[in-house]
Amino acid sequence: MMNSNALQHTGHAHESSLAESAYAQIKASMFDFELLPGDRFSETELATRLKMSRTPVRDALYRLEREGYLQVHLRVGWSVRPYDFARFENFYDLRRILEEASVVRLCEQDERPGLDALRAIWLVREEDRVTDLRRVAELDEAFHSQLVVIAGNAEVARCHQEVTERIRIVRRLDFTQSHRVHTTYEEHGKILGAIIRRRTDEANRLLRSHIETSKAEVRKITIHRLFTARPERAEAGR
Amino acid sequence: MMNSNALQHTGHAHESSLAESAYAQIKASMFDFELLPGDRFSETELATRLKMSRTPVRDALYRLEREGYLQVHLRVGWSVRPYDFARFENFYDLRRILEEASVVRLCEQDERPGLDALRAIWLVREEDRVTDLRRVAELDEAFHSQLVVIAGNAEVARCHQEVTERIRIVRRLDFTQSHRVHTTYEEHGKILGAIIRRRTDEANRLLRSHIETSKAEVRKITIHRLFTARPERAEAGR
DNA sequence: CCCGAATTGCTTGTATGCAAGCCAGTATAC
DNA sequence: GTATACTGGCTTGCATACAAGCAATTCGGG
Repeated sequence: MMNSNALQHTGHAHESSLAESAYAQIKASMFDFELLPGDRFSETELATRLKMSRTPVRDALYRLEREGYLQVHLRVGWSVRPYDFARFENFYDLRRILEEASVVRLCEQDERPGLDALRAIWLVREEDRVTDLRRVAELDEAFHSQLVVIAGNAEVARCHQEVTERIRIVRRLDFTQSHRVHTTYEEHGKILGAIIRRRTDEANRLLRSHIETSKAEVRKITIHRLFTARPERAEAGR
Repeated sequence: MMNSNALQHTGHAHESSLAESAYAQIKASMFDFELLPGDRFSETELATRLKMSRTPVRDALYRLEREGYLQVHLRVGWSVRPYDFARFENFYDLRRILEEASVVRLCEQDERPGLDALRAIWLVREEDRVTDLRRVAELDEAFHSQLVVIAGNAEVARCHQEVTERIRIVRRLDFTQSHRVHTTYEEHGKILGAIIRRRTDEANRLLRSHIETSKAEVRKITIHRLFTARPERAEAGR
């Protein structure tokens, strides 16, 4: 008898559950701007669309609510939480705090095997750089995540990961312009170099500036993008 | 027909829900050492004990699982996650990172009205100090939380709050010895003074030392306390 | 006596039924 | 024409029924 779900168990029970699938699909809908801030919907409606019962849908919805994406109103319905730019700025600051602390720890450590992988990606000849926008966006996220991970505090890494997920929706917009690719390579390279030479303050100065740039860039683009995305709502949404 | 639940609605839907109640009760069971690390139980079992159906119990369990308190094994059952001291140390470090960043921000700010309330508690004459152990433990937690809150980044505060909740179970053990009360007053007073005088580095040095002390203290006590608590398991556990 | 395989009980994951309450739309009174 | 009271549909929160699978136990063979 074939298992219709090809996902593998990795120790955690949820990996192949319907609830997990619902969570991923709803989140993807938001990231694809099919679900826009302010959109309202019901559990039954979503369950029908996702071809499952209300139970796993509810699990996913509550999870997304606790993560700050959605709102539930008792006996009224669900809605996508409005974008709050002050909140995104807070997330960017939190991310910076965690990454700066990780840089400090990295500069203090003796053995830093994790740095090699990053060096192999970001400190390469200019002709060996990745140019695909989407791929660079992924690498950018991975760079910052890895910095925290190899610093060695799993709880800091988990917290950072949550923040990363949370701002991913606006962060991707930072890589719609190709000049950002070059900038990213330059800045990541410098940060990495400073860490390797254990220049804590220099690395953190560069990191802070790098994140501030992203923050400012995203703020500009997001406002524009949201206003252009809103009209699509009628045809894409529901 | 009387509603057995006298809680009031405060806008959020969950405040008086059975799921919320289940969450609080299960968490309290762990904090009261009725549920010890390694203990196994089933959803039905808990639902019976809490006098509700499996649905709200499941909501609470999943929430606790995502917060790191519990583990679920597919079609096997639930268990309390074992205490992992490395993890607690990671939490303490994360807490320190967030609080240090908050101190930096506080020292940079012009207007800091939030400091007055803290000053009124911690910078008082020695004869006006609170002596009740339990109350001081609460004040201690509030001191650190408030430091982060008044720094102004709500997301940092939320993250800090989660960490605080997470280590509360071992942190309370820090206040079983009365000499810790005096130390706490002294150290909080000094930290607060340095913040008021905008001595960023000094404040952070003191803060770091303060948290490291707690960490070391708790580590010692926790190990001892856990070994003495375990025998109670037979009578308290079921 | 020991070892292996089938089975049965118990577990979680999912589906569905039911109740309380909000809200829009309608009808009615003025 | 306007304002108000009501009603019915739709919503979530909770309870319960069902399905799939793991694990311990028991039974049978050697």
